[in-house]
Amino acid sequence: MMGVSVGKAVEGRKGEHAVRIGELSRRTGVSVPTIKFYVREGLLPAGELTSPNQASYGETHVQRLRLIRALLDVGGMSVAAIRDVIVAVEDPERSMHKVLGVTANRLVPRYEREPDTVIEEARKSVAELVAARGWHAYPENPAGEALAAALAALDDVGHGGFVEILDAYADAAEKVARADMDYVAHHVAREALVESAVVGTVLGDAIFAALRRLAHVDASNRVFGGPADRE
Amino acid sequence: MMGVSVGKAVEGRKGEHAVRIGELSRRTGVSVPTIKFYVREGLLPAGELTSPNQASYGETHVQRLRLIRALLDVGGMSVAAIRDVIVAVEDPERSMHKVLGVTANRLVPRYEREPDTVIEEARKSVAELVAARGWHAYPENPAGEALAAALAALDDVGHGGFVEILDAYADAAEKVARADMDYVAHHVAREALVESAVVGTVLGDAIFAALRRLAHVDASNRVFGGPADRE
DNA sequence: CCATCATAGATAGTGGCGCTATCAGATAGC
DNA sequence: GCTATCTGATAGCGCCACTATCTATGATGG
Repeated sequence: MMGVSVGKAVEGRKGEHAVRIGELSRRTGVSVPTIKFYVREGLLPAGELTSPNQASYGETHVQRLRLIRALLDVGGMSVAAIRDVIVAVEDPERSMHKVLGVTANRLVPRYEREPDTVIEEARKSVAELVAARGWHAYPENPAGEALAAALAALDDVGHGGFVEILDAYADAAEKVARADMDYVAHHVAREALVESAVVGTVLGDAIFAALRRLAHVDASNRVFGGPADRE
Repeated sequence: MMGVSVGKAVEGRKGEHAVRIGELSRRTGVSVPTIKFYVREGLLPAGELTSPNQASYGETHVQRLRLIRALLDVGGMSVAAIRDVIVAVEDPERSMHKVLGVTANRLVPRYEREPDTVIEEARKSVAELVAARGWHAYPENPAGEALAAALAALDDVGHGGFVEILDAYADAAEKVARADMDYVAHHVAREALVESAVVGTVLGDAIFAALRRLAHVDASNRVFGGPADRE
């Protein structure tokens, strides 16, 4: 028998299923070496050592691994970006908008482009849009820069006229943002707020993109009359 | 002197500024080795040979390079995905929805997840949504699968309740899709239709994501009252 | 008590991707 | 003729997300 192991004691507290790394791997579908890799990279806290070569992992590890995989696979974030965001989320000094600032900074790809008239025009469009909407946001924040870069890229490719429908996009974005706030207000506990914001920001992009594709298929069918595409 | 070179003759036709690779590089900001790399990879047609070791590049090459950079940098597509899409676009048998099918297939990351109840539930939600909206789209197309995967990921992370606001997202997506069709109808020539659809699909995602972040900053300020984040 | 298995922690290696460097031989343009 | 540039080919690089291997230790079951 050998009596109750130290691991058991750990398992006891607050109903956590404390397990060893192999079981953690089985539960999450993440390989053992990969889990160790995440620990090394600072994405996942180390297991609680119960002896020099045994550690036990709890429910928080399972959740964290799911979070990591969601941000990696669905959100398309890099390991480095996820680390930065997680560090920010865990910072006790975290304020909502500080963490979201980090998230935005790490989520938005940084495009470098030597300043030219195209990007200047795009920035102006963004500033005008933000002003017209009365958005309390500085247009020169990373999202605004990303928007300007995307508009500039569209212009480069010969679709400068796109700005004309930007308002429709902004309407939709406002609507979604309101729904997001609504969801957060009703479903999210204060402590989980920041993490939810991160998850929602990242996965929300993926969800909207997918919905937009579905709506395109429908709209395209209506306009062009072809059968929906099965592949 | 030596008279008009062959290159000049090529330059003459239809007002194209036929140039050599160095100039093409200068105009697009893409390095010469990278241009050669794109040619090797099938993203860019080779220049027109004017002698065994001289080729001239025209306006189409400039445009194509801008397209490639836009899809790569802003759209976040891989070189392989861009190649597949370009091949599809150039296929004379291209039909609108076939090319968009390829685009969707290459744009949407493929998540593998062993079938479980979570993903099954998510698929059901997607099917219900599509049905409720009367969308003429098969829910099991890649976009629908991507949506289900994202919803399942949300569920994994403890946000299964998100489905409740999915309708708001769908409303917004419909709105955007309508605006897209409108833009295409008014601004895009028939020959450019397919390429525009690709560009719009990819860059539209980036634009909407950026707008959503801006709207979040605003909504978050209104709800949480903090100052906008400057970083 | 012993055989077997799992583990921690460390270091090195792998495969894919988007380029980048280098070279030989040929041509452009003065 | 002279130098800068070009084509086409091959090899290499740097980053990234893992993955493999190893040692020393402890867990576990009979």
